Amino acid sequence: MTSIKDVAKAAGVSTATVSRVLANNAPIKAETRERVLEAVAQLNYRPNLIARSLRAQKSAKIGLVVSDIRNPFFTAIGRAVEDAAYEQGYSVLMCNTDENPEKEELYLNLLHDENVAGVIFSPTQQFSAASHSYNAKMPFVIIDRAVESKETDMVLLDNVSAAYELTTHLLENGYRKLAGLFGDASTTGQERSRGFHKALKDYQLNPVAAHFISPRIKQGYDTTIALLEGTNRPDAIFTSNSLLTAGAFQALRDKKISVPNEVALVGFDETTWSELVDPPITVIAQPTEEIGRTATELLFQRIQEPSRSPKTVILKGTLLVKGSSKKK
Amino acid sequence: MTSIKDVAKAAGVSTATVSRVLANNAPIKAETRERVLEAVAQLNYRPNLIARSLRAQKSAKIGLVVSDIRNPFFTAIGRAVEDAAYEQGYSVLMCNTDENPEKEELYLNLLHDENVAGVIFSPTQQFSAASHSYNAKMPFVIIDRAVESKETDMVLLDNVSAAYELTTHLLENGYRKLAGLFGDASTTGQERSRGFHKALKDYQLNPVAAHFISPRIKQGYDTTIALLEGTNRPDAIFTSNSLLTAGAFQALRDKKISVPNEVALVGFDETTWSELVDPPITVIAQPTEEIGRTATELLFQRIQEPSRSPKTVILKGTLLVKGSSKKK
DNA sequence: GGCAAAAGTGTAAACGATTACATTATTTAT
DNA sequence: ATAAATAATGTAATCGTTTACACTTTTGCC
Repeated sequence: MTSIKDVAKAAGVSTATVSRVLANNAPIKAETRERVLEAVAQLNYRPNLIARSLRAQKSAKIGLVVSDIRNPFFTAIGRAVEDAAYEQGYSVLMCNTDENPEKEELYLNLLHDENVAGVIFSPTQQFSAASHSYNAKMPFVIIDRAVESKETDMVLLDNVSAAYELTTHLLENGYRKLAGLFGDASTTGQERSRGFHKALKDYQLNPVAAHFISPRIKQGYDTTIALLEGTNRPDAIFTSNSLLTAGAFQALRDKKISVPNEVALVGFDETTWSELVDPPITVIAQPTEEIGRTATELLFQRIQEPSRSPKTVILKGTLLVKGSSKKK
Repeated sequence: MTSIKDVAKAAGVSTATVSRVLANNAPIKAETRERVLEAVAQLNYRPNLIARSLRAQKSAKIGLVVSDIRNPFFTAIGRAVEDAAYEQGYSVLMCNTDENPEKEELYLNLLHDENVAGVIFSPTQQFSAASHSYNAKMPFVIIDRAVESKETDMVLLDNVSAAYELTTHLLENGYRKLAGLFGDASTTGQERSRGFHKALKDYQLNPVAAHFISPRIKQGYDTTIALLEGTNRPDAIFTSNSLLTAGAFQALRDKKISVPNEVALVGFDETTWSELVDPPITVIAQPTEEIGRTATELLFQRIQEPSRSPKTVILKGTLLVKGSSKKK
């Protein structure tokens, strides 16, 4: 492998000069620079990033820690983060925690040991309490799920308002017997449940049901089946994430229930399928591209200026009204 | 930061001994080992992976290079790869090429410079020719798309057979005017087109149309609209990947065409939505979990034994017959 | 008991870059 | 013309490990 020494020799300069040309962090005579660059091209030299990282005590990598990249929300975030990082010459280490605090800790340690410049991170609930201890170790941006610590940069959705708006939409369209399915793995589910209840309260109603369940298609399916078979069948189902929405939709279809006439269905996240199904699903679309990009930018800012005072960016969701929530 | 020196001092041994205890690659007296481990725990020492990687000239990272992680096929692969890597203590660097050969080259170089142990890689067509030159640089496993070079490990689907089976299924169900939409970015599209044509030939039929287009929802939509508005309207549409399927499905719906009675629709890849829509889509399901896992295992084998003779694993797809391809 | 082999440990040289410090060459100001 | 300031470059230490080599101790065998 050709190293900086080879380049130095070929260009007739010291390794220091080569380094300075390449990192361009010092004045260099134009003629020398040219000679060095020539040698670099000639030898097809590529700096060893590991060595650079070791000596400079930093790297051009960031970590992305989410529960599961297969969740369309995180897929989109992941892509946006990767794009934003790429533009700055950074690459992204992808980590799936499966909502498992142990895996989460393992990955955070790993990222730390890998000397990543920073981490974009959607934490489990258990993590929240311990967040401050990690905070010191490396730059952090929390996405999607609030943590208690106020010392952390965050990019969040205004979940309460979004859920409130979505629920109100159901109520305005005449639905009265609402059931809510909320993911139990994150603070997101809790916040959305709060908006849900708040809207109902405005109408002086109680929910028919409100379940906190594991955010998986199967759980959404099972719970919906139970609701539909129960004595007090809801006329509208509110789901707090797209996996639950998918499960609920499947259950409604299998039970041959007409949506939205018998039962309405609403949820979060615009997915490929949410408008392909019949009827298309009314959802709160999250600005995933913007979340990912903002988080990455915030992270870069913190990397540059670690003592900068923390910023929380709260973005708004967009209500997309489709066929699943308006009686004909 | 506490380093190996601190541990050595605390345990009253040399750094070499500490290293040997931690990397477990030499005989150590039990008592010494214990003292070292105690010191490690005491100081909460974590080895610096960058330094290790520099000295040992290897790392516990692998690269995953695909066109777009948002494509459900690659999402699933990515997750499977990450899981398999995790089990071996490896982490995954995620790279999206957008079918852009320049981005592809940039990322491959980056991964090389990052000293990754190997790369799992779904190449663009342009890459195929140059593949051998990269082959020498680091261990490689190609997935999804064949390259010419026979010196590379590959994990592929038997695309010709799968497409043949899918097409034959349409023909057996009485469809005769078939149109094919194939992705133009990969060899996959070509192979699937071959299976498509082969099946038609067996029935002594010609396709109504066969288009190679950019693998995006929008192109699938536009092309399908054109087909439906054309003079020779097909009675069945074959799509070579899930994005084209989604586009075609949307077009059929917007044109209010009854599926499968007026026009059938079939495609590749089982997605969340493919069985949520009405009718559910008949597809060839790829064994994504197995592809990702096999690729990762192959990669580890090659990392361990670089001179091992290359292996190509060809997996079979599974035809899932749903409502979109059987006239009632 | 003696000798060879194996086990256990230490010393110091890598790995390939960056950078503090020293040094020399060139401007600039007077 | 000369001192002072600045630009340009080189020397060598450094980042935190692993590991070749050397050395000492223990074990096994006849």
